[in-house]
Amino acid sequence: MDIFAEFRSTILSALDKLAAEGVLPQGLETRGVTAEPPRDVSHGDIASNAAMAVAKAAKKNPREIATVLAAMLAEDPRVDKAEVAGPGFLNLRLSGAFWRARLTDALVQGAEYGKSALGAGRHVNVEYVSANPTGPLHVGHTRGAIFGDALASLLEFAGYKVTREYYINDGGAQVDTLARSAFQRYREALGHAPEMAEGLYPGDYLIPVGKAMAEKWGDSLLEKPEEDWLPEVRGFATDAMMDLIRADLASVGVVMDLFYSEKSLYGKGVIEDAIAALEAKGLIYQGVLEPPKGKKPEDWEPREQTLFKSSEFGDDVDRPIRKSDGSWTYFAPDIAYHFDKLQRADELIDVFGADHGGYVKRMKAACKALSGDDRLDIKLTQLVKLFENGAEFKMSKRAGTFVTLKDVIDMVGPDVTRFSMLTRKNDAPLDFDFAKVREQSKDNPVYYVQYAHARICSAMRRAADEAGLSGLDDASLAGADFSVLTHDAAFGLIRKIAEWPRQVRGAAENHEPHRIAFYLYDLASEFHSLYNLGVKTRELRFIQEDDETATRAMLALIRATAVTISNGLLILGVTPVQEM
RNA sequence: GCGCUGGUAGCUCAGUUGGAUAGAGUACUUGACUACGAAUCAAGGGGUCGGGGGUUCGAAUCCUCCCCAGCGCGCCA
Repeated sequence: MDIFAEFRSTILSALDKLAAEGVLPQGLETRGVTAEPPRDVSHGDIASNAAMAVAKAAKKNPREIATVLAAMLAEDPRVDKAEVAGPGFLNLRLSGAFWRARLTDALVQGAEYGKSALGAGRHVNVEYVSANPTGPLHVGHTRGAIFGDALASLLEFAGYKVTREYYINDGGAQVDTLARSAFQRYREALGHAPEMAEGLYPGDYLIPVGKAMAEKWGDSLLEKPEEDWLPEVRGFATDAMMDLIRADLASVGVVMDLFYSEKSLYGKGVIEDAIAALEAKGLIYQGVLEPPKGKKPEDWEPREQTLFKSSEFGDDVDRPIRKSDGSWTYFAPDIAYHFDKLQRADELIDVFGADHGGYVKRMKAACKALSGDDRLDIKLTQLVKLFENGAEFKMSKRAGTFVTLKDVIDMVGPDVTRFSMLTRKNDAPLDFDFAKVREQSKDNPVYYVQYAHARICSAMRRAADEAGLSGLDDASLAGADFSVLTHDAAFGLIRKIAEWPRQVRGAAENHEPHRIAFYLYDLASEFHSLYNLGVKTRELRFIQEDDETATRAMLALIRATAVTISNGLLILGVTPVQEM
């Protein structure tokens, strides 16, 4: 249970009661009322701004309202003390028994602990990676893949039904380029020198594709004109690239539910239907665009084309749907794709790289025009800068020497990569230093969190093996006598554990998985701190030879910690290791 | 020229949706393992929250104008 949400509703009903009694006016706006853990522990366990939030509308002194609220809340059996502080804060101190009972929540609910009804079974579609199928994934894609995947898991944990989706851009000119590049590797496999013309993809990863083509077709394609082999080679090479990409994704633990092909939209009237839906709303017209500013196009000519009134929905200018020769622009199939997704999900999330930032407004505009609401959220992941011992790692796509996802995973492994990339907001740039991230120590928060989990597992093993205790499963420990847990350090940890459901909710609502990573770090910190106090303070040891009651209470506390760490790490896709 | 995203301690970054004295890590200084894993802990100094103005009980957070950085802005995808 989310104790903060619970106390917020307790406070809200107290306000209602005051309104019913005529102390406060009816129908007060209470949306701004909060119940939060205060920054400073001396302010108690829960702080609320309720009195200040309603004071103005009620035309009363906030401290006066807070005093009345405090008197009401003081009657609540869960509350030890209710005070008014500062300009009108309501500070609650909860009873020790109430706090200790939170351990039961974690132990009984186990892997379910922290799940919420936020999603209420609503269907959310998370589209991420969606890299062009023209080569292996590089570091930039890695961040998007990990972010999107963690976000999807987070939303699942928060009660949504989630579809993880990848949009394959296999309908444009870049897959022709891929086919031509693969064809050169095919010639190479047959003993001819490849001719990598300007603009082709020179990377080595197409060499095996060329070989496979030679096995499949022999030399039969060599003398044919391009238009004869292009369609088949395009399909073959695209499939090969998607196999490569799937393998790359699997190596960081990313598994998609659905790969959606752009090509599949063509020729079936899907695009036409989507555009017709916009046309029915009067949002499609023939017109001429202004020339772009800033960059000076030399061959700019004003031409009439089919435009979508995206500027009516917050975009800067209207966007072309058809080229002047009548064919679709790239925007048209994207509209159709989102039109399709709108029918499949209650909420949509697109995860784009920062280089697609200019695309956000028009895509949101299209969705809003089609659905009439704002159910598309677009998250941009900023660039990843690679370092090795402080020196910048340069990658050049032109030379075909970019750092791939596989390179990164081979060097540092999936757990470290995932956690490191998730300890940053998606919209802040990320510095990724191989030397630092490989270091198995303090500089590396993932080990810090995993170490806490491993330490707990170790203590549990010792309790069973050396102390010879039995009945150490979570269900049995949930029935332990917690009343011996009175020390501040133990309470610090309990409070942190009790915060977990609230953290999940906040992270899920805002689509910010990084909050989970930071929370886990804090939780691990509370745990390590308690552990070290045990070195000097006997009653804080997890295993106390002469006192089974105290031992079982302490074990319950650290098991509740482990359950929470494990739940959090699994959302992030990081292994909760038992030993390290 | 316009748009998007950032600017918080020497460095890397959080900041609970407008709350109380702005926090971690790192680095630096010092201390803690003859019983629970030192990949750990404890203590210390370090700030014009890019700058100015505004909104209000209250601003790192909201509005506005500047400055700096990254990314983007064609019928390319």
